[in-house]
Amino acid sequence: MVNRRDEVVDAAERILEHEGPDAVTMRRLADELRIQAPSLYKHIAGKTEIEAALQQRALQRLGAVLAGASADLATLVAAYRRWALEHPRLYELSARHSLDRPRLASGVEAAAAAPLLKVTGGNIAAARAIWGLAHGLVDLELANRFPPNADLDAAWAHAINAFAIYCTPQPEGSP
Amino acid sequence: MVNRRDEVVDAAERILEHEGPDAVTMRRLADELRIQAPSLYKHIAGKTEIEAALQQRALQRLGAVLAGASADLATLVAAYRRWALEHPRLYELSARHSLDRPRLASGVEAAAAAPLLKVTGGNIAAARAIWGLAHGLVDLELANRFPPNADLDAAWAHAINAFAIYCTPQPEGSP
DNA sequence: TTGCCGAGGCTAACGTTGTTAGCCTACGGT
DNA sequence: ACCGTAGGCTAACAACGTTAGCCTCGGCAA
Repeated sequence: MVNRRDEVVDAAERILEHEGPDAVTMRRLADELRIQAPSLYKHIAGKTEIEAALQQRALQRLGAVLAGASADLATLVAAYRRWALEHPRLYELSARHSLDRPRLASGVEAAAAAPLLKVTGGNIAAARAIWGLAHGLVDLELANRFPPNADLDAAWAHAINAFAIYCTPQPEGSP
Repeated sequence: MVNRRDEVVDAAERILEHEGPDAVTMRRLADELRIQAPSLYKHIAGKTEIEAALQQRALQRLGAVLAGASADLATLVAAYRRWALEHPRLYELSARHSLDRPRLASGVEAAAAAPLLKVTGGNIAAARAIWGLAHGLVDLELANRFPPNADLDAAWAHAINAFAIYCTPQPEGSP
Protein backbone atom coordinates (compact mmCIF):
# COMPACT_ATOMS: atom_id res chain seq x y z
CA MET A 1 0.00 0.00 0.00
CA VAL A 2 1.32 3.38 -0.92
CA ASN A 3 1.71 6.22 1.50
CA ARG A 4 -1.61 7.90 2.03
CA ARG A 5 0.08 11.27 2.21
CA ASP A 6 1.31 10.78 -1.32
CA GLU A 7 -2.21 9.99 -2.44
CA VAL A 8 -3.32 13.31 -1.02
CA VAL A 9 -0.63 15.15 -2.93
CA ASP A 10 -1.44 13.15 -6.07
CA ALA A 11 -5.07 14.17 -5.81
CA ALA A 12 -4.10 17.79 -5.26
CA GLU A 13 -1.97 17.70 -8.36
CA ARG A 14 -4.76 16.12 -10.37
CA ILE A 15 -7.26 18.77 -9.30
CA LEU A 16 -4.78 21.58 -9.85
CA GLU A 17 -4.06 20.32 -13.33
CA HIS A 18 -7.65 19.79 -14.44
CA GLU A 19 -9.62 22.42 -12.56
CA GLY A 20 -7.16 25.16 -11.67
CA PRO A 21 -5.75 26.48 -8.42
CA ASP A 22 -9.02 27.79 -7.02
CA ALA A 23 -10.45 24.29 -7.13
CA VAL A 24 -7.74 22.90 -4.87
CA THR A 25 -9.80 23.03 -1.74
CA MET A 26 -9.59 20.83 1.31
CA ARG A 27 -13.17 19.73 0.77
CA ARG A 28 -12.74 19.16 -2.95
CA LEU A 29 -9.55 17.28 -2.19
CA ALA A 30 -11.35 15.15 0.36
CA ASP A 31 -14.11 14.43 -2.16
CA GLU A 32 -11.51 13.19 -4.62
CA LEU A 33 -10.35 10.68 -2.01
CA ARG A 34 -13.92 9.83 -0.93
CA ILE A 35 -13.24 11.17 2.50
CA GLN A 36 -14.39 14.07 4.65
CA ALA A 37 -12.23 17.16 4.79
CA PRO A 38 -11.10 16.91 8.41
CA SER A 39 -9.76 13.43 7.78
CA LEU A 40 -7.12 14.93 5.54
CA TYR A 41 -5.43 16.25 8.64
CA LYS A 42 -4.62 12.70 9.68
CA HIS A 43 -2.12 12.66 6.83
CA ILE A 44 -0.95 16.21 6.35
CA ALA A 45 -0.45 19.19 8.61
CA GLY A 46 -2.32 21.66 6.45
CA LYS A 47 -2.76 23.12 3.03
CA THR A 48 0.62 24.80 3.01
CA GLU A 49 2.27 21.41 3.34
CA ILE A 50 0.45 20.20 0.25
CA GLU A 51 1.59 23.25 -1.64
CA ALA A 52 5.15 22.73 -0.50
CA ALA A 53 5.01 19.12 -1.66
CA LEU A 54 3.72 20.18 -5.06
CA GLN A 55 6.42 22.80 -5.27
CA GLN A 56 9.04 20.18 -4.58
CA ARG A 57 7.59 17.91 -7.25
CA ALA A 58 7.67 20.72 -9.77
CA LEU A 59 11.28 21.44 -8.97
CA GLN A 60 12.23 17.79 -9.33
CA ARG A 61 10.40 17.31 -12.60
CA LEU A 62 11.70 20.48 -14.17
CA GLY A 63 15.19 19.57 -13.02
CA ALA A 64 14.90 16.15 -14.59
CA VAL A 65 13.69 17.58 -17.88
CA LEU A 66 16.52 20.07 -17.96
CA ALA A 67 19.05 17.40 -17.13
CA GLY A 68 17.82 15.36 -20.07
CA ALA A 69 17.86 18.27 -22.47
CA SER A 70 21.03 20.06 -21.66
CA ALA A 71 23.20 20.09 -24.73
CA ASP A 72 23.47 23.79 -25.37
CA LEU A 73 21.83 26.93 -24.10
CA ALA A 74 19.17 27.06 -26.80
CA THR A 75 17.80 23.58 -26.22
CA LEU A 76 18.05 24.01 -22.48
CA VAL A 77 15.93 27.13 -22.28
CA ALA A 78 13.59 25.71 -24.90
CA ALA A 79 13.04 22.74 -22.61
CA TYR A 80 12.46 25.07 -19.70
CA ARG A 81 9.87 27.03 -21.59
CA ARG A 82 8.15 23.96 -22.96
CA TRP A 83 7.81 22.32 -19.57
CA ALA A 84 6.44 25.47 -17.98
CA LEU A 85 3.87 25.97 -20.71
CA GLU A 86 2.83 22.34 -20.54
CA HIS A 87 2.31 22.48 -16.77
CA PRO A 88 1.39 26.10 -16.20
CA ARG A 89 -0.50 25.69 -12.95
CA LEU A 90 2.15 23.57 -11.35
CA TYR A 91 4.80 25.98 -12.57
CA GLU A 92 2.94 28.98 -11.21
CA LEU A 93 2.30 27.35 -7.89
CA SER A 94 5.94 26.45 -7.53
CA ALA A 95 7.12 29.88 -8.61
CA ARG A 96 4.75 31.96 -6.52
CA HIS A 97 5.41 30.30 -3.19
CA SER A 98 8.61 31.23 -1.53
CA LEU A 99 10.92 28.31 -0.92
CA ASP A 100 11.22 27.10 2.62
CA ARG A 101 14.49 25.30 2.24
CA PRO A 102 14.31 23.45 5.57
CA ARG A 103 11.30 21.46 4.39
CA LEU A 104 12.73 20.81 0.95
CA ALA A 105 14.35 17.43 0.42
CA SER A 106 18.06 17.92 0.24
CA GLY A 107 19.66 18.03 -3.16
CA VAL A 108 16.51 18.99 -5.01
CA GLU A 109 17.55 22.57 -5.45
CA ALA A 110 21.06 21.70 -6.52
CA ALA A 111 19.81 19.07 -8.96
CA ALA A 112 17.51 21.56 -10.63
CA ALA A 113 20.31 24.07 -10.95
CA ALA A 114 22.96 21.66 -12.23
CA PRO A 115 22.06 21.71 -15.93
CA LEU A 116 22.23 25.49 -15.98
CA LEU A 117 25.59 25.45 -14.31
CA LYS A 118 26.85 22.92 -16.79
CA VAL A 119 25.91 25.07 -19.75
CA THR A 120 27.68 28.11 -18.34
CA GLY A 121 30.78 26.12 -17.60
CA GLY A 122 30.36 26.56 -13.87
CA ASN A 123 29.79 30.29 -13.94
CA ILE A 124 27.22 30.54 -11.19
CA ALA A 125 26.35 34.19 -11.61
CA ALA A 126 25.72 33.71 -15.32
CA ALA A 127 23.65 30.63 -14.53
CA ARG A 128 21.48 32.70 -12.21
CA ALA A 129 21.05 35.37 -14.83
CA ILE A 130 19.92 32.79 -17.36
CA TRP A 131 17.60 31.26 -14.81
CA GLY A 132 16.10 34.65 -14.14
CA LEU A 133 15.71 35.25 -17.83
CA ALA A 134 13.93 31.99 -18.49
CA HIS A 135 11.71 32.33 -15.45
CA GLY A 136 10.89 35.93 -16.25
CA LEU A 137 9.89 35.30 -19.83
CA VAL A 138 7.80 32.30 -18.84
CA ASP A 139 6.18 34.13 -15.97
CA LEU A 140 5.26 37.13 -18.07
CA GLU A 141 3.88 34.84 -20.73
CA LEU A 142 1.80 32.88 -18.24
CA ALA A 143 0.56 36.08 -16.61
CA ASN A 144 -0.66 37.36 -19.94
CA ARG A 145 1.67 40.32 -19.81
CA PHE A 146 2.67 40.27 -23.45
CA PRO A 147 0.23 41.48 -26.08
CA PRO A 148 -1.67 38.58 -27.64
CA ASN A 149 0.11 38.89 -30.96
CA ALA A 150 3.61 39.28 -29.52
CA ASP A 151 6.31 37.28 -31.24
CA LEU A 152 7.72 35.59 -28.19
CA ASP A 153 9.88 33.22 -30.18
CA ALA A 154 11.82 36.27 -31.31
CA ALA A 155 12.25 37.45 -27.74
CA TRP A 156 13.59 34.04 -26.73
CA ALA A 157 15.91 34.03 -29.71
CA HIS A 158 17.36 37.36 -28.67
CA ALA A 159 17.73 36.14 -25.13
CA ILE A 160 19.64 33.08 -26.26
CA ASN A 161 21.76 35.14 -28.55
CA ALA A 162 22.66 37.58 -25.80
CA PHE A 163 23.81 34.86 -23.45
CA ALA A 164 25.64 32.88 -26.06
CA ILE A 165 28.86 34.63 -25.01
CA TYR A 166 28.71 32.75 -21.73
CA CYS A 167 28.07 29.38 -23.23
CA THR A 168 30.07 28.95 -26.35
CA PRO A 169 33.56 27.96 -25.28
CA GLN A 170 34.99 31.42 -25.15
CA PRO A 171 37.76 32.48 -22.76
CA GLU A 172 36.88 35.85 -21.25
CA GLY A 173 33.71 37.82 -21.74
CA SER A 174 32.76 38.53 -18.18
CA PRO A 175 32.83 41.71 -16.14
CA MET B 1 -13.57 66.34 -2.49
CA VAL B 2 -11.62 63.57 -4.04
CA ASN B 3 -13.14 60.53 -5.57
CA ARG B 4 -14.13 58.09 -2.86
CA ARG B 5 -13.07 55.19 -5.04
CA ASP B 6 -9.55 56.55 -5.04
CA GLU B 7 -9.61 56.75 -1.28
CA VAL B 8 -10.47 53.07 -1.16
CA VAL B 9 -7.54 52.23 -3.40
CA ASP B 10 -5.29 54.52 -1.38
CA ALA B 11 -6.25 52.72 1.81
CA ALA B 12 -5.67 49.35 0.16
CA GLU B 13 -2.22 50.44 -0.91
CA ARG B 14 -1.44 51.69 2.57
CA ILE B 15 -2.49 48.45 4.20
CA LEU B 16 -0.67 46.39 1.60
CA GLU B 17 2.49 48.37 2.18
CA HIS B 18 2.46 48.29 5.96
CA GLU B 19 0.80 45.00 6.83
CA GLY B 20 1.24 42.76 3.83
CA PRO B 21 -1.12 41.22 1.33
CA ASP B 22 -3.01 39.00 3.77
CA ALA B 23 -4.09 42.08 5.69
CA VAL B 24 -5.81 43.59 2.70
CA THR B 25 -9.26 42.46 3.67
CA MET B 26 -12.55 44.09 2.87
CA ARG B 27 -13.26 44.49 6.56
CA ARG B 28 -9.79 45.78 7.37
CA LEU B 29 -10.10 48.12 4.44
CA ALA B 30 -13.45 49.34 5.68
CA ASP B 31 -11.99 49.89 9.14
CA GLU B 32 -9.29 52.07 7.65
CA LEU B 33 -12.01 54.24 6.14
CA ARG B 34 -14.19 54.11 9.29
CA ILE B 35 -16.90 52.37 7.41
CA GLN B 36 -18.53 48.96 7.38
CA ALA B 37 -17.35 46.44 4.84
CA PRO B 38 -20.50 46.26 2.72
CA SER B 39 -20.38 50.01 2.19
CA LEU B 40 -17.23 49.54 0.16
CA TYR B 41 -19.36 48.08 -2.58
CA LYS B 42 -20.96 51.45 -3.12
CA HIS B 43 -17.64 52.55 -4.57
CA ILE B 44 -16.07 49.49 -6.09
CA ALA B 45 -17.36 46.32 -7.70
CA GLY B 46 -15.24 43.95 -5.65
CA LYS B 47 -11.82 43.06 -4.44
CA THR B 48 -10.54 42.19 -7.88
CA GLU B 49 -11.22 45.74 -8.99
CA ILE B 50 -9.08 47.04 -6.15
CA GLU B 51 -6.29 44.71 -7.14
CA ALA B 52 -6.57 45.78 -10.75
CA ALA B 53 -6.36 49.42 -9.70
CA LEU B 54 -3.25 48.73 -7.63
CA GLN B 55 -1.76 46.85 -10.52
CA GLN B 56 -2.31 49.81 -12.76
CA ARG B 57 -0.72 52.13 -10.24
CA ALA B 58 2.32 49.91 -10.01
CA LEU B 59 2.67 49.88 -13.75
CA GLN B 60 2.42 53.64 -13.95
CA ARG B 61 4.90 54.28 -11.17
CA LEU B 62 7.44 51.80 -12.42
CA GLY B 63 7.06 53.24 -15.89
CA ALA B 64 7.66 56.74 -14.57
CA VAL B 65 10.75 55.66 -12.68
CA LEU B 66 12.16 53.92 -15.71
CA ALA B 67 11.44 56.92 -17.90
CA GLY B 68 13.41 59.11 -15.51
CA ALA B 69 16.33 56.73 -15.31
CA SER B 70 16.82 55.60 -18.83
CA ALA B 71 20.28 56.56 -19.90
CA ASP B 72 21.79 53.18 -20.59
CA LEU B 73 20.87 49.58 -19.96
CA ALA B 74 22.73 49.31 -16.67
CA THR B 75 21.04 52.24 -14.98
CA LEU B 76 17.69 51.26 -16.43
CA VAL B 77 17.66 47.76 -15.02
CA ALA B 78 19.18 49.03 -11.79
CA ALA B 79 16.23 51.38 -11.47
CA TYR B 80 13.87 48.52 -12.21
CA ARG B 81 15.40 46.37 -9.52
CA ARG B 82 15.54 49.16 -7.00
CA TRP B 83 11.90 50.09 -7.43
CA ALA B 84 10.77 46.48 -7.14
CA LEU B 85 12.78 45.92 -3.98
CA GLU B 86 11.51 49.15 -2.47
CA HIS B 87 7.88 48.23 -3.13
CA PRO B 88 7.94 44.46 -3.02
CA ARG B 89 4.29 43.89 -2.14
CA LEU B 90 3.00 46.23 -4.80
CA TYR B 91 5.37 44.71 -7.31
CA GLU B 92 4.31 41.18 -6.44
CA LEU B 93 0.66 42.04 -6.58
CA SER B 94 1.07 43.63 -9.96
CA ALA B 95 3.17 40.79 -11.30
CA ARG B 96 1.06 37.92 -10.05
CA HIS B 97 -2.26 39.05 -11.42
CA SER B 98 -2.76 38.57 -15.09
CA LEU B 99 -3.41 41.79 -16.94
CA ASP B 100 -6.91 42.40 -18.12
CA ARG B 101 -6.13 44.93 -20.76
CA PRO B 102 -9.72 46.06 -21.29
CA ARG B 103 -9.86 47.50 -17.80
CA LEU B 104 -6.42 49.07 -18.01
CA ALA B 105 -6.28 52.76 -18.81
CA SER B 106 -5.02 53.15 -22.34
CA GLY B 107 -1.39 54.03 -22.78
CA VAL B 108 -0.24 52.74 -19.44
CA GLU B 109 1.26 49.61 -20.88
CA ALA B 110 3.00 51.43 -23.71
CA ALA B 111 4.34 54.09 -21.36
CA ALA B 112 5.89 51.47 -19.10
CA ALA B 113 7.49 49.75 -22.06
CA ALA B 114 8.83 52.87 -23.74
CA PRO B 115 12.07 53.26 -21.77
CA LEU B 116 13.03 49.69 -22.56
CA LEU B 117 12.34 50.19 -26.22
CA LYS B 118 14.42 53.31 -26.23
CA VAL B 119 17.43 51.55 -24.79
CA THR B 120 17.27 48.78 -27.38
CA GLY B 121 16.94 51.25 -30.19
CA GLY B 122 13.41 50.13 -30.99
CA ASN B 123 14.17 46.42 -31.07
CA ILE B 124 10.98 45.15 -29.51
CA ALA B 125 12.00 41.52 -29.18
CA ALA B 126 15.18 42.47 -27.38
CA ALA B 127 13.21 44.82 -25.17
CA ARG B 128 10.92 41.95 -24.18
CA ALA B 129 13.88 39.74 -23.44
CA ILE B 130 15.38 42.39 -21.17
CA TRP B 131 12.03 42.91 -19.50
CA GLY B 132 11.78 39.19 -18.88
CA LEU B 133 15.27 39.14 -17.49
CA ALA B 134 14.68 42.00 -15.07
CA HIS B 135 11.34 40.66 -13.97
CA GLY B 136 12.67 37.15 -13.56
CA LEU B 137 15.63 38.14 -11.44
CA VAL B 138 13.48 40.38 -9.26
CA ASP B 139 10.76 37.78 -8.93
CA LEU B 140 13.17 35.04 -7.93
CA GLU B 141 14.79 37.37 -5.45
CA LEU B 142 11.47 38.37 -3.90
CA ALA B 143 10.34 34.75 -3.77
CA ASN B 144 13.43 33.77 -1.84
CA ARG B 145 14.59 31.44 -4.55
CA PHE B 146 18.25 32.31 -4.39
CA PRO B 147 20.36 31.05 -1.50
CA PRO B 148 20.70 33.66 1.23
CA ASN B 149 24.34 34.30 0.49
CA ALA B 150 23.98 34.50 -3.29
CA ASP B 151 25.85 37.33 -4.97
CA LEU B 152 22.97 38.78 -6.91
CA ASP B 153 24.87 41.86 -7.96
CA ALA B 154 27.12 39.56 -9.94
CA ALA B 155 24.15 37.93 -11.61
CA TRP B 156 22.78 41.33 -12.60
CA ALA B 157 26.19 42.37 -13.88
CA HIS B 158 26.34 39.32 -16.11
CA ALA B 159 22.84 39.99 -17.32
CA ILE B 160 23.71 43.53 -18.26
CA ASN B 161 26.89 42.42 -19.90
CA ALA B 162 25.08 39.82 -21.98
CA PHE B 163 22.57 42.30 -23.32
CA ALA B 164 25.07 45.06 -23.92
CA ILE B 165 25.33 43.92 -27.53
CA TYR B 166 21.79 45.14 -28.11
CA CYS B 167 22.25 48.49 -26.49
CA THR B 168 25.61 49.91 -27.30
CA PRO B 169 25.42 51.50 -30.70
CA GLN B 170 26.45 48.48 -32.68
CA PRO B 171 25.19 47.67 -36.16
CA GLU B 172 24.23 44.02 -36.30
CA GLY B 173 24.29 41.50 -33.51
CA SER B 174 20.91 39.91 -33.93
CA PRO B 175 19.92 36.45 -35.08
C1' DT C 1 -9.16 -15.94 23.24
C1' DT C 2 -9.25 -11.64 25.21
C1' DG C 3 -7.88 -7.08 25.71
C1' DC C 4 -6.28 -2.98 24.09
C1' DC C 5 -4.56 0.66 21.36
C1' DG C 6 -3.67 3.37 17.57
C1' DA C 7 -4.69 4.49 12.63
C1' DG C 8 -7.99 6.56 10.27
C1' DG C 9 -12.40 7.58 9.47
C1' DC C 10 -16.62 10.57 11.09
C1' DT C 11 -19.79 14.88 12.67
C1' DA C 12 -20.19 19.34 14.57
C1' DA C 13 -18.52 23.50 14.89
C1' DC C 14 -15.62 27.82 14.81
C1' DG C 15 -13.66 32.01 12.90
C1' DT C 16 -12.63 34.48 8.69
C1' DT C 17 -13.26 35.55 3.99
C1' DG C 18 -15.88 38.00 0.00
C1' DT C 19 -20.34 39.31 -1.07
C1' DT C 20 -25.62 40.27 -1.30
C1' DA C 21 -30.09 42.00 0.26
C1' DG C 22 -32.53 45.32 2.11
C1' DC C 23 -33.18 49.29 4.98
C1' DC C 24 -32.50 54.18 6.45
C1' DT C 25 -30.95 58.94 6.32
C1' DA C 26 -29.55 63.22 4.82
C1' DC C 27 -28.84 66.41 1.20
C1' DG C 28 -29.32 68.76 -3.39
C1' DG C 29 -32.14 69.99 -7.18
C1' DT C 30 -36.83 70.85 -9.22
C1' DA D 1 -42.08 71.13 -0.30
C1' DC D 2 -40.95 67.17 -2.40
C1' DC D 3 -38.36 63.46 -3.90
C1' DG D 4 -34.54 60.72 -5.53
C1' DT D 5 -30.15 59.28 -4.99
C1' DA D 6 -25.54 58.82 -2.74
C1' DG D 7 -23.83 56.54 0.79
C1' DG D 8 -24.02 54.74 5.05
C1' DC D 9 -25.96 50.68 8.06
C1' DT D 10 -27.25 45.57 9.89
C1' DA D 11 -28.10 40.83 8.99
C1' DA D 12 -26.96 37.19 6.64
C1' DC D 13 -24.97 33.71 3.30
C1' DA D 14 -21.80 30.40 1.31
C1' DA D 15 -17.23 28.77 1.14
C1' DC D 16 -12.84 28.51 3.14
C1' DG D 17 -9.14 26.30 6.42
C1' DT D 18 -9.03 24.21 10.62
C1' DT D 19 -9.99 22.09 15.48
C1' DA D 20 -12.25 19.12 18.90
C1' DG D 21 -13.95 15.10 20.01
C1' DC D 22 -15.97 10.63 19.05
C1' DC D 23 -16.24 5.84 17.01
C1' DT D 24 -14.64 1.67 14.78
C1' DC D 25 -11.90 -1.66 13.13
C1' DG D 26 -7.69 -4.43 12.68
C1' DG D 27 -3.48 -6.20 14.47
C1' DC D 28 -0.69 -7.49 18.23
C1' DA D 29 0.50 -8.94 23.21
C1' DA D 30 -0.72 -11.54 27.14
